[in-house]
Amino acid sequence: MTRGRAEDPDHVVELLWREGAAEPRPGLSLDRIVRAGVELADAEGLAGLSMRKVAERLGFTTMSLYRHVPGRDQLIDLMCDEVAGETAGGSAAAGDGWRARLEACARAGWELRRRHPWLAEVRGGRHVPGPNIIARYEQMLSTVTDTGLTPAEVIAVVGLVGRFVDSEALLLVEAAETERRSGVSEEEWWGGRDTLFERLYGYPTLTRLWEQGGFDRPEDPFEFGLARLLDGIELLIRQRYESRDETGGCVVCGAPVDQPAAGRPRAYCSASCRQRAYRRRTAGQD
Amino acid sequence: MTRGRAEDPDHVVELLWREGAAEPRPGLSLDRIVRAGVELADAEGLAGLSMRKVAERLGFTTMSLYRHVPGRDQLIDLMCDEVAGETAGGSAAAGDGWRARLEACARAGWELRRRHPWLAEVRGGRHVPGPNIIARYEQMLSTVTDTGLTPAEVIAVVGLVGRFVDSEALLLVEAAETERRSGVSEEEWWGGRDTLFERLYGYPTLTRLWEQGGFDRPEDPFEFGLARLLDGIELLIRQRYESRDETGGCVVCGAPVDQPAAGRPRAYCSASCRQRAYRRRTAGQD
DNA sequence: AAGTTCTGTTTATGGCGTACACACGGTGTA
DNA sequence: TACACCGTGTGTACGCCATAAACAGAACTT
Repeated sequence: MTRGRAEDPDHVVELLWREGAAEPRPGLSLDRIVRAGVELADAEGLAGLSMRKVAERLGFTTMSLYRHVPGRDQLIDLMCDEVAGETAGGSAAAGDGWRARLEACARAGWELRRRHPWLAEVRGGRHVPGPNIIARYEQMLSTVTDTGLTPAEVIAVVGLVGRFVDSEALLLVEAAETERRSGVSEEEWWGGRDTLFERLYGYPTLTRLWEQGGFDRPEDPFEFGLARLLDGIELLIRQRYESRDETGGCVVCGAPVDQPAAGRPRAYCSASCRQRAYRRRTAGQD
Repeated sequence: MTRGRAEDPDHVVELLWREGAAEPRPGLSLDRIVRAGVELADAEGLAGLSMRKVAERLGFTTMSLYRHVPGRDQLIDLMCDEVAGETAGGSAAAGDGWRARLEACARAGWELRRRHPWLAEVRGGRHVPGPNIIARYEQMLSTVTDTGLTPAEVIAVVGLVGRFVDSEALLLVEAAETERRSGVSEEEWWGGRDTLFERLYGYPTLTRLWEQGGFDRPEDPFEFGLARLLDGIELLIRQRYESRDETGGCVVCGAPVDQPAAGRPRAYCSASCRQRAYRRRTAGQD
């Protein structure tokens, strides 16, 4: 079952889709390992996730894990997809506009990261996405496909919002993790940095903001950032909508149009795009 | 010189400000170690930065470093401040509006991270900021203090933009690092993931975007995100500006005003805020 | 019944940060 | 001048990590 070695991403694909899934038997299994990994990371963060500790938690030796999982990185991939399947995703109804739907997706991602903070800590490129992660991505993409944005813009919007959620979650995770390890709260620690604060005078803006209490009653970084981000995206969508008939490109996907439709008010690159525009208009979505 | 042990952040403060700086002598020195660390991280990423390798590069034993630096984490703090001093910061003139100035800061941060990709990889809370980092922060804050935003909003805006830059830089770093280590380019790797792509049919939005070439000609994530972010911030600033006379709070900092200035069109919480508003109007900045 | 495969264990390698005891040279004091 | 001290660099050692390789027993196949 583990013939493909750690080097082989195709093997991870098989594991993610649970191919060759044996019915539950006593002893180790992929699911048990993944679940133990999730529990451990929930409790101790991604840095605390070691093969030793996962094995210990299950009552087996370290190396026994390698019979079911190629390695630590792949275990993390599996854990990500595991927890991505926990809730369906957004909580916005289909009738809502793109903004409500995209915001719901962002909040769903935020919730997920509050349940499993280590998600935001996952680093490194080339993670093989599993079915649950793909489903979430698909859903997020679908929130903004009917907005007049080009395909590349749709992808960019979803990536931007996704990385924003990750970035803000990471902020909290790192604070919490440091607090857990050191036993000293964030405020206590900064409160003790007198020798540092001494040096901050002479920076006029910083001290003025400090004196005005800007650091005492901060904005919620997630709420604040999400609002700004959605506003920025809304502006783009409005621009695309207002200039929808003037551009030379396809009204739907922005791709160049072979024969610029002279006289005709709207230009499509393909029949499928024309169809989509029609459906969009008749569905009456924003 | 290293009496304060690794536990003591005040010691790091002293090191960051180079207190007790001996004149250059042969042998090891804090500066030499920090510079070697920067070179190493530039070449091999933050994961490749080990005390052993830094020492090796300098021709000393590993433990010799600990005579000058409390530990690896603190070395990283020192490295961050070192490179933060490389360029003054933004390249926008003082006469420009907030948007040009904030954008220049963001681009300066982006440039810095392109020169030193490991900056984006630095993780963990409670990093003691050094003089150069504080100077950059001060400058970034000053770009949006004269916009009518509340102090908390100013701080939130700067944090948001800062984390955005980090997040986008991290995206590139991780791709480049994986490519460097594996010897396989991003495109080649994804190109070989046939068994994964097979499973993507059935996700209609995803496949449509794929067929429309959205993944082939992607938006530049940094440029795209920066534009959206600044647009969103601009909207907030406009809102604050338009409602500047209606709110009960201070026009400048938003803090509550003791005696709501009845009849008077503008309310200030303090003389300094009134003064700032005056200067702002006469300076004619946006 | 014999062979093969699947599963878990044992042992070992090489990397990491860093605690601790030590060695050596220069400097200040008796 | 002698001696103690301190700043600086070294050598050894510990405990953690991922994982390669060889092995042992059970289960299933033929």
